[in-house]
Amino acid sequence: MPYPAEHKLRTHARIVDIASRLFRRDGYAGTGVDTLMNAAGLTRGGFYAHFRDKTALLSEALDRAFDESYENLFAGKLEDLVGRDWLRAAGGRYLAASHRESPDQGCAIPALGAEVSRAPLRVRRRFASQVRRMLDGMGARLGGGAGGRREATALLASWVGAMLLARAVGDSKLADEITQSVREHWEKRAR
Amino acid sequence: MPYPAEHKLRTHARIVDIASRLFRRDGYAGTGVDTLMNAAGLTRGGFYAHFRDKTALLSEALDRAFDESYENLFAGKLEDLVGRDWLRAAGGRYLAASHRESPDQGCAIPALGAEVSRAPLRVRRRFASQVRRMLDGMGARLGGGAGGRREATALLASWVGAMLLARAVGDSKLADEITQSVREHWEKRAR
DNA sequence: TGTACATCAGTGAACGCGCGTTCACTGATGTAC
DNA sequence: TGTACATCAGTGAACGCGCGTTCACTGATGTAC
Repeated sequence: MPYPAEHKLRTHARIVDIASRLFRRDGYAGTGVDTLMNAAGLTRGGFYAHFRDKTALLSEALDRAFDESYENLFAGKLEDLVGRDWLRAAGGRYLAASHRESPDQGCAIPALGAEVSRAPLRVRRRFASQVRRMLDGMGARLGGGAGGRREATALLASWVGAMLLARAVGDSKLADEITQSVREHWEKRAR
Repeated sequence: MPYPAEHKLRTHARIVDIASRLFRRDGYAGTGVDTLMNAAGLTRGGFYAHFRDKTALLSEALDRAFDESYENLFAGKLEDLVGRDWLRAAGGRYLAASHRESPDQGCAIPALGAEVSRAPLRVRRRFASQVRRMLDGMGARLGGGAGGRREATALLASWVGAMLLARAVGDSKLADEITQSVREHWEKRAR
C-alpha cells in the first residue's frame, strides 16, 4: 500500500481546517476552491479526491467551527462553571471585541448563518444538529430542563444577533455599545 | 428635454426595489447584475447609468429594506403603542413564521448582515446609521433614555439572532422553538 | 541491500459558464418652428 | 397639425477574469522479492 492511510486523513483535515477559517472570514461564496487549495499547499484538482463538491466541504467546515465554539464555551476555565457564573464567563468570551475582530476563529452562526439558510438541505440539517448540541450544552449549564433550554435559546440568539450587528456596523463605538448592552441585559437577570 | 426627469427616477426606484428583494432572498453575492436588470425589465448595460457600481446599489437596497422594517415595526396598528404593548406587538411581527419564510420582504440584518460586514466602509457606515435610527425608534418606545436604548439594543440583537438561527436550521420545529423562546423571554420581562 | 512494481494522492490543462464593467450605438421622447 | 431635431435612457456586444468541476497524467510511496 502506498502512503499510510493517515496521510490522506491529515491532508483532508488540513483542507477542512483552512476552509473553516476562510469561509468564516470571506464567506462561503467569497472563497473559491482554487484559493482554498492553494492556502492548503495543494492545487485545485485534488479537491475532488476529498469532497463530493464544495457544499460537502461546507458541512465539514461548519462542524469544525462548531467544535471550536463548543471548546471555547465549555472547556478549560469554563469547565466547572454553572448558572450565573458560567453565563457571565461565556458571555464575556462570546461578546468580546477579539471575537468581533476575528470572525475566522469565531462562531460560525453570525459568520455563515445567512449562507447556510440558502444552502442545500443536507447542510442545513447538519447545521441544525450542531445548534441543538450547543443549546443542549448551554441549557444544562443554565439549570437544565425546559426552563434552562429556553433561556439558553434566548441567550444564544442575543449573542449571535449582537455579533452580527457589531461586525456589520463598521464603527467600533456602536459595536461596543451593542455587545455591552447585551452583556448588561443578561447581567441583570436573576437566576 | 427628452423624457421627463420623473421617468429616470421611477426606473431607478424600480431597480432598487427589485435589488432590495433579490439581495435579501439570494444574498448580495448570489444576485448578478444581469439577473437583477432582467427582473426589472431592462438589460445589463443600463445599470451603470444609475449606479457607480454594484456596492452603490447595495447601499440603496439596504436603505429601502430598512424603510420597510421601520414601517412594519412602528407604523399602522403599532403607531400608538409603547412599553410592553409595543414590545409584544412588534416582537410578534418580527418573530413570525411569515417573516422567517419571506426573507425577501423582511429585515435586512439577518439576511445581509454578514455580507455587509465584508462590504466597503461606505456601505457599513450607511448600514450603521440605519441601525442607529432603528435603535432610536425602539428605545423611544421602550421608555427612552439610556435604559430604553439599552433594552432596545438587547431586544434587536435577540430578534436578529433568532431570525438568523431559525432560517438556517432548515427544520421548522426547531425554528419555532427558537422564535418562541425569544418571545417568551421578553414576555417575562417586567417593565 | 537493491530493484521492479502497483498504488493512488495530487497535478494542471481544459470545460462551459456567469461575473462586474465598458462603450459605441439606437431609438423613444418632448420641443422648436 | 406636421416635420426636423437634440437629448439621453437604455441596448447589447465585448472585455478579462474567476468560478466549480472533470480527467488523463505524474510521480512519491511502501512492498515484494
